[in-house]
Amino acid sequence: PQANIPAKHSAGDDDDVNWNTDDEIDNFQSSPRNILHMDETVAKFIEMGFSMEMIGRAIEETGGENPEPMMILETLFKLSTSSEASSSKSKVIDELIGMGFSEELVIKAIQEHGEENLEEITNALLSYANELNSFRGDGRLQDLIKMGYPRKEASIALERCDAISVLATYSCIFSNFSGEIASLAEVVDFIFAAQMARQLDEFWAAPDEQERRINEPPPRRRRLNTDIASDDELIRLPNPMIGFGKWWPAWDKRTKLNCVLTCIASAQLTNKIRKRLEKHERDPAVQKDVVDQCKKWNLVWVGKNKAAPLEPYEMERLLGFPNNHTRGISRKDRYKSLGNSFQVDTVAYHLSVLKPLYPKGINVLSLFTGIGGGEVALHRLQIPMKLVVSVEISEVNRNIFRSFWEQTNQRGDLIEFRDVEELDDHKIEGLMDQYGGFDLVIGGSPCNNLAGANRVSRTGLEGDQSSLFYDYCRILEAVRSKASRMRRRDRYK
DNA sequence: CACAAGATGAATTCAGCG
DNA sequence: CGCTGAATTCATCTTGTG
Repeated sequence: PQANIPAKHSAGDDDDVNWNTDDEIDNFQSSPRNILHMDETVAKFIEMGFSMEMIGRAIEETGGENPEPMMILETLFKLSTSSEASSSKSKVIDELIGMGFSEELVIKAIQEHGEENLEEITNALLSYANELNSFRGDGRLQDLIKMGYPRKEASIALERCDAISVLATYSCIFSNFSGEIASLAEVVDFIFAAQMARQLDEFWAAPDEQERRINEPPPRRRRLNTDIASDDELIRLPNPMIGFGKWWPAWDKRTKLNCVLTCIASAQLTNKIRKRLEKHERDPAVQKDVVDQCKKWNLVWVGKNKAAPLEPYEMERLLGFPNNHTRGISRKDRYKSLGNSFQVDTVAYHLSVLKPLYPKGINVLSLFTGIGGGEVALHRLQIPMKLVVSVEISEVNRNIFRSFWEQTNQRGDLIEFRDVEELDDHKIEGLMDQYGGFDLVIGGSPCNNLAGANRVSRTGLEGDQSSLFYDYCRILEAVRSKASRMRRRDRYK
């Protein structure tokens, strides 16, 4: 075993995280089962029409490590009737007016679509905006400014939308490849999304900031235009994306990219395509052939007749990693590691439920860590990682993850294992005794023998690598069983 | 040795349709 | 339901090159 076990966190540090054992046990009692339970509760509240922001505040104000749903609901009602918090509906209307739609237009939209259907009202407003103006070409910036957007915000949005706006989900990238100038509706959408992100960001801000926000009048909104390029920015815009030039052939009708794979097309293919297009650009057969190649290899147009594969840094952005997260290893390895990784934003979305539940941080058991997608997501959510036990067989990936850990000045402990098979029940129980248990077990087991592109050994779950799925199950079961024994022990103590 | 390039299909999914 | 056809796929191995 090459486990690298650093010294345990020293007790004397003057940080705001309390490391004493009682606390760890308290945290642990909010076990994964309770998280699931809480998740459902939150979902129910959202169904009832409360905003995430409001629910977060209610959970916080109700207090206690694991408040009863009814108590939270009571706080929610209290909050929603208080004079400070207007109803979510009028809040949205205010927001729409704040976005620059005239009051007249908003009222018109409400009359036409009824008060209830906020989504349709928003859509209607966007189409009004389109009808009222041609909004194409150079006038768009002025139009946006007239609508009330700060100049900088508007020009960033225009720039981003004219490139390609991309929403990435787990390994699949859906993108808007219109290749034309973005319509005003798209740009407004973009700004709206950025504003939503900003609100979410405020909601997920550090606990002390949240407290300040509740007790004091709301601070001035932070502007989008600061620190755009900084690596760890709190306010994250949708990724500035691929598609650098404006050249996009009309016969390439793609509206999305395929799955990010571990191999990419050769530079030779780009040259071949260029040469073919220079000669036979109008030949439908050639066009079809080229589009097929583009689909197969996820090629994007980066210049006239030039279709090229994604660069490693572009994949990093698509997958939600910090810039140059995989720097320092060969191009080939970067593609391989990135092609096998989580989509960070998606993982962060799911893990965000942990944020209000574990203000003091969590202990993570990370299996098949890879380049650390789960940890990057937790870091982005500003959920402190008191402990990460990481299992990753690839040395290249372990190095990448370790540099992330060091570069982000993590204060928790990192314990590395190489192979899941090393991690037997005895080791798991020892770690859980030492650290008070795990709050999160996360990992994606190998897909090699399941992957469609594997022609050689697609042997299913029983395959050499993919069978490690069963080790995941074994470890999860060991953690659960130990956790329930620890709970019993604590109860009778 | 690293690595770029090229060769290597089939299982699975899904929309559309009767 | 089942059928059909099209689209898609967290990849592996050999060979040539430097």
